[in-house]
Amino acid sequence: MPAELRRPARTFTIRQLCQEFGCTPRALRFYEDKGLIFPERDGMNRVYSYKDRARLQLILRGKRVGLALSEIGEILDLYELGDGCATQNAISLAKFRERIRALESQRRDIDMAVDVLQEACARLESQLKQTRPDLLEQPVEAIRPRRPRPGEMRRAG
Amino acid sequence: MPAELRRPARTFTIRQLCQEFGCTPRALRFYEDKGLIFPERDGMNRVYSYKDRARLQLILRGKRVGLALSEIGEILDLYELGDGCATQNAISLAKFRERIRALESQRRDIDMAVDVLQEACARLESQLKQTRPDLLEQPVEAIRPRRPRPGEMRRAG
DNA sequence: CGGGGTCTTGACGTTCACGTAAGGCCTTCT
DNA sequence: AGAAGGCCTTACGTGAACGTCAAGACCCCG
Repeated sequence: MPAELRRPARTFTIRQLCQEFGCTPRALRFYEDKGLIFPERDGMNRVYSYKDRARLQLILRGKRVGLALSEIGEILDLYELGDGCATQNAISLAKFRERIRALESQRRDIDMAVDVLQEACARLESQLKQTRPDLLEQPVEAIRPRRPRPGEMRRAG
Repeated sequence: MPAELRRPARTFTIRQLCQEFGCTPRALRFYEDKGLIFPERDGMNRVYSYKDRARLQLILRGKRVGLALSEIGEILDLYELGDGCATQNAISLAKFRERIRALESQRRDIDMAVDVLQEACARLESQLKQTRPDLLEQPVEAIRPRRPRPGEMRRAG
């Protein structure tokens, strides 16, 4: 059975995808500009398929782990074309392996960062418990704006 | 007499730190501008201590896991001051907890990204096996030049 | 004493990933 | 009919994190 029949042939508007994934229309159009995604058109309007949705998911996931859009594009291209020029593929393969190593090292960095942050949290907690236990479980906005650090640009808000 | 022998043994020049961590002088000065690091001065020249070096290490590690310099600054401040204003600490605590959750989710993203890449590698491999098996186990530099030598640090980013 | 190398401080330029109008088209609600 | 709302394109703006000169200062060497 063809893949497109196994699923309802559902489509999405740009808003729908944005709401689902928490991004903006501008971002989706930007990804399209960059060739990462290419929805159909109904007249002028973009119409996104499940395939587009899957690509978007990969884009956002890639972004979250620090891949540049151009790198994400390379990965997505692979699933689209599959068989380009062999040298090109060999280069991609080498790049991807490098990427895997980088990601694994990044995971170690994350573990260390979490450790640092958890120790920091422990310090802060024990300190606040002694000085201002009332502030302990407050959400961020309920407390106050922060001080500017030297050299930081001013912002409204 | 070379400059590094005239100085006390436990300090670093800007070059030394840059070489060790694979970053540029401009970056270190930038971090100083932003208040993340504050080396001593020997006349005009910056002199970095072990403490500065440790801070730099945390900065780069934080960058690699996607923290903004401003956020890294907050973490570093905590270890510098320890007990500043209680409100400030409460804000930090809330932010840090948020960050921990984000990092843990990021780790899941990394795992998925690695999976994707590994599947991509498998595809590429099987394809190359049929077309150009000679390119299969080639390291990067055999395909395109310029590889970091073993022991040489790569630049973050 | 000049040359070369390394450091410094500005200040402007760049890349990435969008944000933010401005203005137009099309459909739908009132 | 007219207003509202969603989508479109074009184009300029923005913030982060530096890069890239420019123009000096300092030091050592021959």
